[in-house]
Amino acid sequence: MNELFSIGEFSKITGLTVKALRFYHERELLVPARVEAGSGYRYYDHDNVQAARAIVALRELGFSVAELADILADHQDEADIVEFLRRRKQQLAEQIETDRQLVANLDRIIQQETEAKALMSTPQFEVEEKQLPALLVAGIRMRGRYDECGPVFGKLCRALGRHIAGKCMCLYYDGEYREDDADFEPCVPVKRAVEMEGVAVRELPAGRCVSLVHRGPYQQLGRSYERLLQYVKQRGYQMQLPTREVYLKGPGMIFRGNPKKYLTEIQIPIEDS
Amino acid sequence: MNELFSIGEFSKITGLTVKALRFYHERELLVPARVEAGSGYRYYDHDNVQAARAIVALRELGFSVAELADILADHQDEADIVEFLRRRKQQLAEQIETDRQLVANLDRIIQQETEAKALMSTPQFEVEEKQLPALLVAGIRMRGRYDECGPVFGKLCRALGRHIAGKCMCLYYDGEYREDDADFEPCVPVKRAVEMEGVAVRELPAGRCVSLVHRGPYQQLGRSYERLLQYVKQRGYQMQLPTREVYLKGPGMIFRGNPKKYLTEIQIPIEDS
DNA sequence: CTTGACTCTCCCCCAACGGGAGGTCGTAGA
DNA sequence: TCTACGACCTCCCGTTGGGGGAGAGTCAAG
Repeated sequence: MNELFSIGEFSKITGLTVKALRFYHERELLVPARVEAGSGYRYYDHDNVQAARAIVALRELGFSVAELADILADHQDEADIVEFLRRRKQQLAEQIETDRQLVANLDRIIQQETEAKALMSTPQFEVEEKQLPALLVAGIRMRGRYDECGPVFGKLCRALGRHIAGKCMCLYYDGEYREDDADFEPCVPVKRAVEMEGVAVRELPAGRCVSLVHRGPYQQLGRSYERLLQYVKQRGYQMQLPTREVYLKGPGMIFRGNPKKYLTEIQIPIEDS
Repeated sequence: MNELFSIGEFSKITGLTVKALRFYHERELLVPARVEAGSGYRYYDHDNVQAARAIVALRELGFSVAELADILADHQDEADIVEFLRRRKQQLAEQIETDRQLVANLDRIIQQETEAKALMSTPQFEVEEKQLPALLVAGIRMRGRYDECGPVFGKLCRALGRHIAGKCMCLYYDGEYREDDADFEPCVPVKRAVEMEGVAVRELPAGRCVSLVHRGPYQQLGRSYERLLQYVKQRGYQMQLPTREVYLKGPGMIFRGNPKKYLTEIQIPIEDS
């Protein structure tokens, strides 16, 4: 009835390591029933076994040792610790939410790179005509130099988070190239309308366009625009604004990457005929 | 073009603390462009800014500093690190899964205690007749002493995990009290059939029963059985096997609790008439 | 009495920094 | 000119929950 266990035996009974037991003793979380004066040997009894069971259970639920001390100090029934359990559940729920966000971000990057990889093997891109579906986007319209849109994408992505439903793109409202006072709108496709100050959500209309994928740094986009505009002119199409650039592969979330490998799809809407 | 930033300026630019920057330097993760020989002052350049952006992004994704060293050592494009990203995603998915399990466990305990608390305010329990719905349970039938069922519930709960759909219960196949060689089956309601060796899943039939909630330690269950059986006899009902005990509140997942507060519902099935 | 298994205390180690002590340097104000 | 202040440096200790190991003492069996 009154038998005592050495620390090794107790370790096997409870599944806790000897090191952990000594640690819990030091923290006064699980104090052996008897400590021999001369040798310092620890001896544990059946009450210790019960306490150890509680400790194991609570640790598996993710409570810290400090919290355990709080909890075990003056509670011996689960009814008394419901508040602790609720708080812990709340913590876990938050943890899960942030982890899910991270997974979503990782997924976006992985998918982006996978698609870009598939495109990279294309030897040379040609002008295409295609039908664009309607697209819900969140954007920030601005005036300035084209290269000012970089940080704006950062802001958009961070602000929209899990609502993002496609690749970053930019709308251009000038019919021509402008150095300093361009009128454009960095934006990103979203699943649903999102309220956010400074960010406008609306639907880009469906319609036909001519499209060309440009490979290389943004400074050389002019050449691809030239090819596209020539094509539009030859066919007698009527170009419409805003034109779009879709950044299939550009400076990423993580690295700036190699500009020679950037892929940008230029889309010039044309009148349906 | 070639401007350098002191560690304080660089800290503001990148959002990393001065302490963190010194730490990354020590780990050779982010080495300043120049370190003044005399004073040891660190000076950072634009390449350092790019590298810091990558570090911030990867740290936000939850990579450890050691992993960062690996990743940054020989990759400068997101396409190169897709494998790392995939592994990280896998880790996160596992983390989310275990956290969800914990939340489910917490939920079970909280709900259990909430229901028990409501019952605890009942002054005195009376014999009731009621209709039991059919119930899918997973159980382990065994022979031995009644108190051997305790650890079996532990096993069941751990094995079944998130499939559990109700409170622990025990079926008794003997028509009478047995000391040593009882035939009984600890079991637990489940949502769906689960394959597991040693565990049998089946449906308990619906039917009428007489029921009494017993308050107090299990040693005193006999008194409540007596009341119930007397009731059955008085009404001339025909008792059927197995009888059931539902552990509304007993030794919990965490604490053994106070046996005087245990609540156990005894259910004795009777023939439909 | 010896041997081997156990146990003790004490110290260092992990990650990713944060806090603070104590020293150096340059500048600005009294 | 003196002093205060701000920015920077290195070095050391703290955090969590123990793990690993050294060196010494203890227990039980042969």
